[in-house]
Amino acid sequence: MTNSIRDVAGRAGVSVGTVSNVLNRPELVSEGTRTRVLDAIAELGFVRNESARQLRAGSSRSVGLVVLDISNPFFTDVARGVEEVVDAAGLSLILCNTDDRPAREKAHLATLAEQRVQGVLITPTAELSGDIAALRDRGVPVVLVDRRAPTADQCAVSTDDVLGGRLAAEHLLERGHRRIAFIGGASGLPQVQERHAGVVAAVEEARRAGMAGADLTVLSPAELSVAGGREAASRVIGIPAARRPTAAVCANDLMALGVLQEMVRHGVRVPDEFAIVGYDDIDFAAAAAVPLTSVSKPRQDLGRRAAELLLDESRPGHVHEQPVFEPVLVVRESSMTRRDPGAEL
Amino acid sequence: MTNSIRDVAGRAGVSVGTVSNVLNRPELVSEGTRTRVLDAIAELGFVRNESARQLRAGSSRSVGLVVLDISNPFFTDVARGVEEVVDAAGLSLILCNTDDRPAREKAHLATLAEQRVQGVLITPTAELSGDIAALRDRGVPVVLVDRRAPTADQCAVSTDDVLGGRLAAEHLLERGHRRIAFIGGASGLPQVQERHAGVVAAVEEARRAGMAGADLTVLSPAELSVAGGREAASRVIGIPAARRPTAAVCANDLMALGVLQEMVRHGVRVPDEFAIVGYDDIDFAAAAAVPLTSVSKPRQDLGRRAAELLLDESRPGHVHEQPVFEPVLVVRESSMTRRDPGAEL
DNA sequence: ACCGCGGTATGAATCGATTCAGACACCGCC
DNA sequence: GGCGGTGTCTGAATCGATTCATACCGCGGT
Repeated sequence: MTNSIRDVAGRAGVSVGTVSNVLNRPELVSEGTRTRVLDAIAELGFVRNESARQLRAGSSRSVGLVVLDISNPFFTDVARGVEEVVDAAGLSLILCNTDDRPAREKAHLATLAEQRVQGVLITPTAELSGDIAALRDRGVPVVLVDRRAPTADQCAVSTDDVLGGRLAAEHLLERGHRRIAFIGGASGLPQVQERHAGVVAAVEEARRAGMAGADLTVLSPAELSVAGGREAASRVIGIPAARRPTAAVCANDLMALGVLQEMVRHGVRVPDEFAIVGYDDIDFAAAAAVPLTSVSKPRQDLGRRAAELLLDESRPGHVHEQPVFEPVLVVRESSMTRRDPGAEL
Repeated sequence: MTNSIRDVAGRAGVSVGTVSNVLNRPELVSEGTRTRVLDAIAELGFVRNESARQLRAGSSRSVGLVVLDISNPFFTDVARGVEEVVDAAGLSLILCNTDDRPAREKAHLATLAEQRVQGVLITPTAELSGDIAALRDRGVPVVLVDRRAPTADQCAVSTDDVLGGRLAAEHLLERGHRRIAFIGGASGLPQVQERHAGVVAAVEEARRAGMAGADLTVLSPAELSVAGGREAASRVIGIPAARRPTAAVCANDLMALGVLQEMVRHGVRVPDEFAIVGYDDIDFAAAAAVPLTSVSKPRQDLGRRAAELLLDESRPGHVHEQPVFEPVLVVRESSMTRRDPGAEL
């Protein structure tokens, strides 16, 4: 059933070394023996045992990708970018999901270490654990994804989330909104904190520039999900009209969709009565029936670049890089308020 | 850097066998030596080499899940179900994406075979390749996911897609629609063909029962994606009003969302002027601003059940099962046409 | 004194692919 | 004839964890 290289050698009448050569450096083997060996392999249905290869070689042919939320299309898009590069390098990808739970992250990292992966791409959970440092100490290349590097001695691929938050808020201010909500506030994730900081900065600058009434409300739903968005929206609706925000910047598109859904459910017209800006620009943002204005980042490129850096880590003259991508605001209908929102409420 | 069990043994002053026992059957080792060994492990930062373990044990601690489209939330939901069961069994999951391309499927199956995975869960590409049969011949358990088994000698977890298609079509017929479109027609995927068959059956029965004008238009976009849905919708819009369908059953929710988006973009009101029923009931269906009526299937349960069957395959008295889940129509706004649709166009 | 026995610990053999020093054949050339 | 070179193939050593037959210790029973 499970044939070894030895069985193949026997059948082809050659030594095990020759079979190995046929598998790995066929140019060293003469045409005749090569076809004899390949025939034997086909006849026996031989499949190389990767564990044995790995044991000898010392490292595997795979890399790990650890994400926060496999249900968020942002991460599957990143994964596609990673996969493209990893595939091209002849490696395979082990995709792990943590749901932002440190215990799961720890378990996954332990497994990946046992598997002797060539490297790990990770969007860490809110609290940056020591496990990642431990991995790096063991000599396993690690590249942070969608997360700024705390120190310069490692690679990280991120986007300028402060800028992203700022772009979103400035857009809403320009369109006449004064009372703005930021939805997703209390998350421990630095990405969210930076988006928040960008929004705060934009609002404060507007105020300093003399814009009257510019004001920010921060809402912190339990989850950064569609359900979380709904929860936050219903809280917004509960605020007395005079103080109620007329627009929201959401920390991701999932929440933005939840907000949109809840607003529509309560008969609040989007964008006329309430404008929404999302973050990530997942495909579903454009596909929403009120297409969502969103802060766009090159999701696949992020994954690709991260994977490239990871592969480069094991090359001799590697220098650590921390590329930061620039987000772009994609304006769609959800923020195209047609009248002065201030006058309306 | 990379410590072996031998280094640990040296440091703790015991034999390699004892270290192995501490790792795998700690109850056989006396308290004193056990803590000595554990201390040595901690001090050296020892991490077990999984390849060596596997080589000796003959099989790995992981299973593969091969899906058609990682971007489709349906599959990530299935994956969550699988992961739950697989995690609980102390195994890890290798997630592979084929994009319905046989070549990629082949490559992934080859890798999984080389890794000696304990089993494979797979939603095969349209053309059922011989690679799966070859895997099973090698003794690797394989369970089909969201796909009926061609023969009774294997496990498969599916839903009754003929029923699903029928439920969707009957619902639209009951609400007064006569000219119905099925979007996603020419796919080679049996799932889609069955949904189609269900729709056809419902329409024909209606006609036989004397319902005048019941009629089906089949549209076959290039992809079963949001873009495919948009493409199909714009073709629907191009049909002269007198013959144009007033409602559509889509082969999955991604396409339904695309249809919805395109209709809204052209000023066609949903559901008043055009009703839409999706399939799969992904979370984004409910979150769409016009919440989508959809044929719901227990996505996580599907994954869970499939994983359970896979694990059971390697147990002695295993009998193959082909559970078929019943889909349920979840009615939301996208099909709640308020007036007689026939009168309108 | 000897036996038997449970509780512990040992270490050589094993899994299968890779690697590399060395064997062998054959060729051309001095 | 002898020598270096090239092309091809061999087979033992190796990677690290697991396993199992074996040995050892101490102790109660006879």
